[in-house]
Amino acid sequence: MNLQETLLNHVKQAVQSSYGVSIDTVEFQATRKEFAGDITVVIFPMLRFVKGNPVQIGTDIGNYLVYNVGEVKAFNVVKGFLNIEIKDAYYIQFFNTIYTDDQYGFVRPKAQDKAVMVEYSSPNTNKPLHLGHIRNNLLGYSVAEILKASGKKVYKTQIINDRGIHICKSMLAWKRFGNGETPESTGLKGDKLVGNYYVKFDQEYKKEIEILIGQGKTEEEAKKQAPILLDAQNMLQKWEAGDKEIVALWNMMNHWVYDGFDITYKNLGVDFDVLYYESNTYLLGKEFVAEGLKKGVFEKEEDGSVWCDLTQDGLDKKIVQRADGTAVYMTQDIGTAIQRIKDFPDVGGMVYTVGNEQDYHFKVLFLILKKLGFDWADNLYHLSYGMVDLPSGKMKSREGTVVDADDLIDEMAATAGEISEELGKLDGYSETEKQDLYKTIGLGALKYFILKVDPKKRILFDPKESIDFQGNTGPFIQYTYARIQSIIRKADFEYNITLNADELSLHQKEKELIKQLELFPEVIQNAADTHSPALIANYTYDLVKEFNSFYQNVSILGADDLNEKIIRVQLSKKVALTIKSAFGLLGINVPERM
RNA sequence: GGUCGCGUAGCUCAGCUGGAUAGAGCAUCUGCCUUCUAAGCAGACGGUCACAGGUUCGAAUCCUGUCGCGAUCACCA
Repeated sequence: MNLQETLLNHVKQAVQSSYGVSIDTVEFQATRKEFAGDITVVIFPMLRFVKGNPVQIGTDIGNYLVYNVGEVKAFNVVKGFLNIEIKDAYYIQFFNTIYTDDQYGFVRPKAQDKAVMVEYSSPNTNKPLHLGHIRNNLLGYSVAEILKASGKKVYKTQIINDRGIHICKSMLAWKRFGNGETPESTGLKGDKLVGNYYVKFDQEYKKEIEILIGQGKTEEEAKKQAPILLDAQNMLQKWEAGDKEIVALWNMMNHWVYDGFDITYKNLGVDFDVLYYESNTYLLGKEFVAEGLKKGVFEKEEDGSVWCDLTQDGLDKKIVQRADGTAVYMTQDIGTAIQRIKDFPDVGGMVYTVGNEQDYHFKVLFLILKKLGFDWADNLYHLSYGMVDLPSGKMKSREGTVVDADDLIDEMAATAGEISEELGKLDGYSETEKQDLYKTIGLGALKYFILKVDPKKRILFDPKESIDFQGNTGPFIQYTYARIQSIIRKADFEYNITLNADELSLHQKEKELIKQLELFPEVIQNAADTHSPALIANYTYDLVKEFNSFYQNVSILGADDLNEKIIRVQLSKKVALTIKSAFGLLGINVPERM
């Protein structure tokens, strides 16, 4: 039983014995720093059941606790708040139990529990990844890791949108203007090369529209009749018909893109357990459209198109199959979801990391899957996140106003390098070690910058204002970790000794640190429940602020008393391990020096 | 227009399952490196929690309305 549960029981007993009333909940909160005490009981909610003066009630409960609970040292009552002071012995004993647990805060998955599949990234294969994809990847990866830490079995996956008109546009432009260019011949990353032709297509398309408008067409007509667009549509039809030449080109160019993506994923430090390709799954949904028709979930219009009527649920009618029998986005998402459960029968739920522009789509998708009768449809979650916008507005690949993922990662590392060079603390590091470190710090700054923000809020990114390396940032936290490593390297005495609670008393800063460490497990659970890496980021920042205050205000290796030295080194080490664990959940590495 | 989300210090964000005087960082200003890494610490300055009602002993937090910003309402994905 943890301390709060013990207190809860005794507060209930206190109220029972003093007032003869039974209450079922007690509101606890951490005592504010300006008051003496560690844990506070809020008396006000009890006034509904217990008649009397809150100060008197608080005093009665406080007296009862001091007398009956060994951990309680003293109390004071301010207005309706009962502030309870806990004995150092409790915190020392608690710290002893977590000190040697290097999985502290993490819960191991239970064999009988269902797994969760987390989908993220899922790019189109016609252009390179940009800052928006970075947010998606970081969120998805982090939520997957957090779910694992909270005790779930997790599969990471993505659906690769490898077919459709978008890739045909790049293919057509490459065929027409590419002169046989390849990643090898140009030295370009494959995704960059293909992306260039996507832009090229758009430029040509716009030129043709201008010409048609000059010939007297309306803009709308011109957009539909531009020859290059008709050619792209024709190419898509040939692809769907299995035209050998087109399919070969499609294969070649997609693989250029995959090779490019792999490099970006590796640099970002994200990974996947299983991949799904739209070209493999887009037909699967149709089977279930037929099944839905049989069950009466869907209905067929006269023209042959199939719809799901969701007006009873407060939504619209939604198309699930075109009149010509081809699949739409919704169709393939139905098929993909079902395929995943077939492939991984232990999966009981899924998380879709997709931008909030698709909120409606997922609402509909989940509802349709439920109507089709899948029990796991109740465990689907759309991890909806806000867009990353520039001061000029939305990022547009075709207009070249995107912050390229690879470029940004490189720039962050370069900035980290400049700062490190200036500070000059890396004597003895080889050039490779330095480059690795710069990458760790640069990525740390970038990842923390994005993940510390509540996922559902949109992020405004100004390329002209560089991401900070001071204050509430990744490097600040990494720096604290590196400092602790330095202390541990210098601690040339045996400190892995379990101290008895009566062998020392705690400095206020030490107690605050233990209290902060105590929160870690519930922060993980909370972050998992709410799918929010931001909670982990903010917790880590609070822990680190607390540690830096401790570090700057007390001497660790210079403590007078040996027991003091031991507990301080142990605390430092535990804080470092917790930073490492927490940052691991965010996909951020920590350095030994910086 | 309907639906959904957001609005907290000059800027970027916490706090939102209702609790004490609304917290951090950046920026501006003061101090602190002969002592464990100053990417740090200690402090100052900075608020109509968009606005108006309501519920409550108590509202940044819950409810309603208004305003502002964004997204979405395709036989696109």
